[in-house]
Amino acid sequence: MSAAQKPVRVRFAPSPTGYLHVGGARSMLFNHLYARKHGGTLVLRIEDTDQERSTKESEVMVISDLKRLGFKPDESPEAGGPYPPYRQSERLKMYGKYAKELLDRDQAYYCFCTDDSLTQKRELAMKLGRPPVYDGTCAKIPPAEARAKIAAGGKAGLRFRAFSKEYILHDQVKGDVRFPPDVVGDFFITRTPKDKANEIAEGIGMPVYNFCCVVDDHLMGITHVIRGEDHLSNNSRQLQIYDAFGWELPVFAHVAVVLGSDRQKLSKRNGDSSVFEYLNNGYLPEALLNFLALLGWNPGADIKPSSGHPEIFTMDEMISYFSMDGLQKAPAIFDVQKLNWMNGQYIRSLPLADIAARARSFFEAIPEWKTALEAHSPEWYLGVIETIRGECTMLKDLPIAAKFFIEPNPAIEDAAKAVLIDPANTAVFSALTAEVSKLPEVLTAELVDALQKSVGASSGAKGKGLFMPIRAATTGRTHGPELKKVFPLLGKTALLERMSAIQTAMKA
RNA sequence: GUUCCCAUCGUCUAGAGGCCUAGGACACUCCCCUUUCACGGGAGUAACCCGGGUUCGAAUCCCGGUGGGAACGCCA
Repeated sequence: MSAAQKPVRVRFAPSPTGYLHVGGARSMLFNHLYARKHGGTLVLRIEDTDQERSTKESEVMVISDLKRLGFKPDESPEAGGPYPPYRQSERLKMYGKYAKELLDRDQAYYCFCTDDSLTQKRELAMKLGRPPVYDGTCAKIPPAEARAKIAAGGKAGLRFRAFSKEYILHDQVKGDVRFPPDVVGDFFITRTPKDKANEIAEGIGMPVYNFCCVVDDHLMGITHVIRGEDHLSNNSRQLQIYDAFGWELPVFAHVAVVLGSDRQKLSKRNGDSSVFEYLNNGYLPEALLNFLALLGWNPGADIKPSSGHPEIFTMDEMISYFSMDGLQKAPAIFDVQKLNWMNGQYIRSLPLADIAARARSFFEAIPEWKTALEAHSPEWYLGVIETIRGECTMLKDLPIAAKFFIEPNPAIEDAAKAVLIDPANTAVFSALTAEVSKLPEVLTAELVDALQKSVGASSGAKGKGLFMPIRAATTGRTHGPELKKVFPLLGKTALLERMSAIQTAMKA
């Protein structure tokens, strides 16, 4: 039975060397979609063999970000599973065993070259227009001699003796990719151990990505490897390791990478690409994932999402639509504008109570607001969110738009100032002050309508000439939600408070 | 530099030789809705990288060029 016919097992294998970035989230998403679509298993494996760069904090953060996005891997360091451990730093013995096997078969050999000499040789080769492959200096050292050096306390990394043959990768996205022979050369599979504590087996140092990745994917029974295109060239090395062990190949799918607006690989440099950052700014996981899915994947023409919009769909819909056929070959540029639009769509369409609950922490980030909100009823808070959600694209925008309802001293916009100092409006202002004082404390949309009518009647103003001055005098703005929605949320006292604050500010 | 990958509106994409006068989405412009703004509805501007083939016919197939991306690390 080939890998393609076995029950699906896919994995996402981040290295904990920083936050989870959107490219990683997208890889996780594609794996998740494929697993769920086929009733398969989603594995999370932490690739932390680089002890210099991997940190526990990063691992915690990456796992937390994945969780916040809503991913629930079936097997992971936390959840466990039938192929533990799920952290490469805890699997060193296994790598040691296979590395030793390659060494014993002379498929791998000790390389005593220094880092500096290697770098020099590589740079020289590039300068001369030659492919920067290892020159094989240590490949010629007789194994017995090498072992004697190691036994005498010498330190060396292990290099894989590359096969001189062409490899063809049958990639689900890219099609058949040919790797000509001898372009990679002998590559390291384990590092030079600094000391005894650094050895995973007698005289063998910490393993390197291309090696443990293959060992793990094999041992963990991974059937489909869905990952970024940046791993495509590496695949020639990995193919050789599969070959050396005679292991069955999983199905590969190399998805095109995500690029920043500068057409460069999305990184910390070009914009906030961290999932953490996006989430903290109030992008919704649903929107982020929906957007990321469409970046390099097309669901096909025959879909009819429940949203009614051709590009907005639920996770369940995404799963049912997903197919590797729709995966794109060319890199895609991350377009924040579209993300913003999509996030706005979700803010408007998700249940009000849900959005309100998720927005709460953004309000409470301001200490005075936390107490202010506690003074109001839950219904009131819901009402505020309802009237303002339409104009917001991120959760972060909600408190900004709600500021007027919470703080008694509204900021006065320049356009509103012009309305407020216009002598033509004085009749409206005095009528407004008189009429508002007659109002009961609890306001309704009907009362606000009546208020506007009577202000119109006694001032003689109508249309925009009536409406704008009222808005400016009460909110300090020339735009915003309907006043008949705004006033009831404020109540008479708060309304008067704002009116007098605006008056005082204008006199000053 | 070397190897690999890729190429349709500004951006994400549909398109598997005639269904293409190239479709959709975001953005942009205009109109409608609205006594404001936003939301919503409608319309519009906008693309097959270039050059050769193959073919009755090419966005689609082939070759070359150009452009972009990735990898080339004792990182992953």
